[in-house]
Amino acid sequence: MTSSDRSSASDGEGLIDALVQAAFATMAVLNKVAADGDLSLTQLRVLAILRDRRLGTTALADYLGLEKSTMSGLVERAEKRGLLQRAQDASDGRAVEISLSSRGKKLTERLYVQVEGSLNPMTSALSPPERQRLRVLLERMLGGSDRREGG
Amino acid sequence: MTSSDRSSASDGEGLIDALVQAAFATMAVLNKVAADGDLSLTQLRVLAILRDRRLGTTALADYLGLEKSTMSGLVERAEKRGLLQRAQDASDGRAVEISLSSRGKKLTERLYVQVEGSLNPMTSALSPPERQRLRVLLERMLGGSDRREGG
DNA sequence: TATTGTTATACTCTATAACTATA
DNA sequence: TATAGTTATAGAGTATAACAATA
Repeated sequence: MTSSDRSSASDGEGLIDALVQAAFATMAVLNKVAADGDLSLTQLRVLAILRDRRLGTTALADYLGLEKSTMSGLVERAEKRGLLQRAQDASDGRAVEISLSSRGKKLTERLYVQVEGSLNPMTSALSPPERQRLRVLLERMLGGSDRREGG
Repeated sequence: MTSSDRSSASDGEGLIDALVQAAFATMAVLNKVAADGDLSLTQLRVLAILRDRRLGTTALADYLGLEKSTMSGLVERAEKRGLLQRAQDASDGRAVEISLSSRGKKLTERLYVQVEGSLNPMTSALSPPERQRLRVLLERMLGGSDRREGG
C-alpha cells in the first residue's frame, strides 16, 4: 500500500478488513449449519440453488464456479443420500435435470430457518435502524440487482 | 420464518441475505487470490495468521477451527513449499514454533496487496462516506474489539 | 465440431483414532 | 495423567484429462 492509492488509504483498508472478517464470521456460521445437517458448505449451496430451480450439471457448476466433473461427484453423493435426483432432459438427450427431492426440499427449508437463527446473534449487535442501513449499503455494494443464491 | 420474529421480519431477513451474498462474494475473491498464488484459501489464512505471530500447531489449529492433525498436514505441505518452517520450542520439548520463511513473508505481503486490489472493485460501488459508514457498521456488528485475522 | 455429462486420476482438506514424546 | 504433535486411515472436494453420447 502506498499513499498513491485513490481514496482507499484510510477508510478503504479498514473496510476491506471488516468485509473479510464479516465474511469469515458468516461462513463459519454457514459451515456450522451445514455440518449440523451433515452437509458440506458446498452441498448446502447446491441445495440452496436448487431451491427454486431445476438445472443441468453445467449450469449448476457455473453457479458455483466449479468444474462440471466436480459437480458430477457432488450431485452423485447428494443423490445417493436422497436429497435430489437426476432426470433425463426430454428435449436434449445429453442433458439431465437436477432437482430437489421432497426430502431435500424439507431439509433445505429447515436449513434456511437455521441460517437465519444462527446469524441473528451477530446482526442483533446492531439496532434495527442500523441493520436497515447495513442492508442497504451491502445491497448497493453488491450491485443492487437481484442475484442471490437461494431465491 | 413467522411474523413472531422480533424485529427481524422485514429488515432482518433482507440483511441476512445481503450478509450471505457479501460473504460469498468476498470469499470468491479471496479464493481467487489464493488460487493465483497456487494456494488454497486455508493456506492463505495460515499465512495471514502467521504474518505477525509465531505459533504452535495446536494454537494455529484453534485459530482456524481445525483439528491439530489437519494442521500438521497443512503445515507440512506449506513447509515443503518453503513458505514456513517449524522449529523446536526451547522451553517445551513437545512444542514447535511455526513461522513464516522470508519467502513466505514476501508472498504474504504480495497477497495482501492483491486482496485489497481485488476487493476494491466491489467496494468502489460505494462513495467514500458510504464506505466509511459500512466499515463502522460491520465493525460494530463484529464486536468492535480487535480480533482480525492478519494483524 | 461443439456441447453435456461421466469417469479416471491425483491431490488437498478434513476428521477420527492411535500413537510417541514430553510435561 | 495431560498436553503437543505426528501418523494412519478414510472420505469429501477439487481440477485436469480423456471419454461417450448427443446436437
